[in-house]
Amino acid sequence: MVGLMGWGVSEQGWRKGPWTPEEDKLLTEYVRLHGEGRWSCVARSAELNRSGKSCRLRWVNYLRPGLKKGQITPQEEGIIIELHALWGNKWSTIARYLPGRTDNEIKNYWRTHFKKKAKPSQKQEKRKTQLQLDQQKQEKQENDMNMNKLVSPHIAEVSNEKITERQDEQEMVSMYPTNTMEDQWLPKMYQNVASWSDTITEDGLWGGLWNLQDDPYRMSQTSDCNKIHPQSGASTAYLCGADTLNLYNGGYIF
DNA sequence: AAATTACGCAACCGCAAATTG
DNA sequence: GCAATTTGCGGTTGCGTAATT
Repeated sequence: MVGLMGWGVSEQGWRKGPWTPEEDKLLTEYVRLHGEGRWSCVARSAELNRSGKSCRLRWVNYLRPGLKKGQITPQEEGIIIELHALWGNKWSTIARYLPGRTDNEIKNYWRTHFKKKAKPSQKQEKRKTQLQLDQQKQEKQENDMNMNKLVSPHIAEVSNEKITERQDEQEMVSMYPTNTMEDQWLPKMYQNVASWSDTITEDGLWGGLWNLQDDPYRMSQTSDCNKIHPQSGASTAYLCGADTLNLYNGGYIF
């Protein structure tokens, strides 16, 4: 995507900037053999000359199996809207409900699509308004067809009308509970699905469904250096098995 | 066709929490 | 119990590309 111009090397001597295919290969191979976690160890051992932080980020956001590469679907958008309304900028928490999507991706999506932008010129505004009207028409149709059956009326309302007029994010965040209540305050859409609440546990979110023990990559971890880090195990849940994918259709359980 | 603007995304930074020795 | 280290998260930035003027 980008050359190395303007990036270079950190003070600690770690390489910075865009990853090369060779580096990706090295990291992928290392994780395949030793599993995730212990990123500082990865950085030292894999001859990558990248900081552990950088390795983790690259793996989580780009190389990890099971990541969805395509556009955010209307269904996923609905989930993002609803969950953001509940939890604010808790991107990693929101990402747990969108299999294959990363917090970074969701964060970027929100920023580019929903966050209040600086006031454009009148000319631009006029043009944008027209575009938005067309888009909203189309989205409304799609939403009516695809979502209203599954999602609470609340979501449809938000996605069609409220987003562009949304107040400052901080304001919105303060309207909703965060942290302590986040796992209990599940979106209405989840409540609409029979027995969803039964699958949600206090610390595991969907309990067995998200059980990392089922993850083939984590299962394959053997090296001492790469023993599972309790922290990452608890907070970074994702799916990559075919079985789990069967349960989803754009982020919804059927 | 060239210049400008807007958008999308990858990657970095700083901080806080968790873990380790 | 404490300091050092590691990890994860949220915010921000830099850059390529598409769209518009």
